[in-house]
Amino acid sequence: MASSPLHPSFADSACRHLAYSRKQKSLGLLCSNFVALYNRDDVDAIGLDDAARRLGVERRRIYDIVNVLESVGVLVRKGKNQYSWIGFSGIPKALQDLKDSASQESLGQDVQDPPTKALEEEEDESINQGTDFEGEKGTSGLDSATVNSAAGSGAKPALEQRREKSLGLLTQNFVKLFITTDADTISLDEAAKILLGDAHDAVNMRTKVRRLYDIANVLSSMNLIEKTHHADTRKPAFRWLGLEGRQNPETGAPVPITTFAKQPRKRSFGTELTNVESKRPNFNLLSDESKGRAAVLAADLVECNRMAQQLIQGPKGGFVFGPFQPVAVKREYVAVQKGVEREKVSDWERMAAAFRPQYHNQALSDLFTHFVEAWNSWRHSTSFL
DNA sequence: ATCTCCCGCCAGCCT
DNA sequence: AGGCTGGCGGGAGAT
Repeated sequence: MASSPLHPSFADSACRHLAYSRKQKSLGLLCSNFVALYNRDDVDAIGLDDAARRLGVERRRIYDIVNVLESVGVLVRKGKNQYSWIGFSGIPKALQDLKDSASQESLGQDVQDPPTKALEEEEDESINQGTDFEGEKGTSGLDSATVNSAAGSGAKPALEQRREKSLGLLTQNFVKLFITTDADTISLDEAAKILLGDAHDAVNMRTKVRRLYDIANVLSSMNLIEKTHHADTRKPAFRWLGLEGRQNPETGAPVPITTFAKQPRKRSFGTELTNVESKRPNFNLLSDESKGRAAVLAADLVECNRMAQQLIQGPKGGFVFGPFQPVAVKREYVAVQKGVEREKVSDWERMAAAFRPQYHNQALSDLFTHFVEAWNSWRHSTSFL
């Protein structure tokens, strides 16, 4: 590998990942790989065990992902250990439902205290459907169960208190913050304060912010939000991108997330490969042989993950579709890109001809070979557009 | 030093 | 009883 003309980022990542890197284990990257794995025509049911095994992570992490994705309508829980894939097409309805419920909550804000039990049941159901829950009113039409969750919740039953703090509900209220206010950017501190209502003591704030980081990372990987800074304070904050997604950074062409369709029945690149080493390695405890294996595997995974991420988000954050781009996007995007892309094709071809990473894992080698074949097939098909 | 957020313990629910 | 679910916060990597 050392003598081959490596892509700079690959050489860089391979060198850096002789040690543990938490970036390769982020929820956002895991979410990207999760989407790459299941956003296909032939996917309907998703088993949590299957997802955990194929992505090489513990079940616990899959729960985090699916709870957030369910809140924005991308999938829906069918039963124990089982989810149904809805896809990106489920997002618009989920967002509309959130908007509707927020405005309803605002309208009824001063009327009366709702019957808690009934609301709870309704909320449970809505959580299971990923959208459209109703609740007591709070700031900005937020569900006050979450807003008040840190207040101790008085004599509420344990189960209810637990649900009030769920990642799913927090996700929905976080999203509502964006879609019901005019704020251009919201920092996680601000969000936590709002969502905590009057109960933002230091400990609750810290916990809530931690969860918001988890949520923000997943939503960022879906391009529903993007990380940015407050214009004046330069403090880290998030901006809502929503259904418009981002504009392509080079052409300015909008690439709405709503145009995502399920992937064709092809094996997706960037799947079955996240985070094979599930633990922070304690290198003091590893044998030399294990250290070598871990380093080799990490380097392979780094590159695969990077490319998988690019398939979804693109190197600069904009969408850059490869051979698996959704059909709906294909025509408009390729048409806009055509002129620019033509100029770059020869560069890509040169790079493709020269770039042959030597994966030590046979499955990854197979995957790369598949990717190259798919790329060639895609190039061939787009030459007729 | 502060921000970020992975990780896995373990309580509580479900089957 | 055993498995599933997911809240929670310690603590370590990143900046």
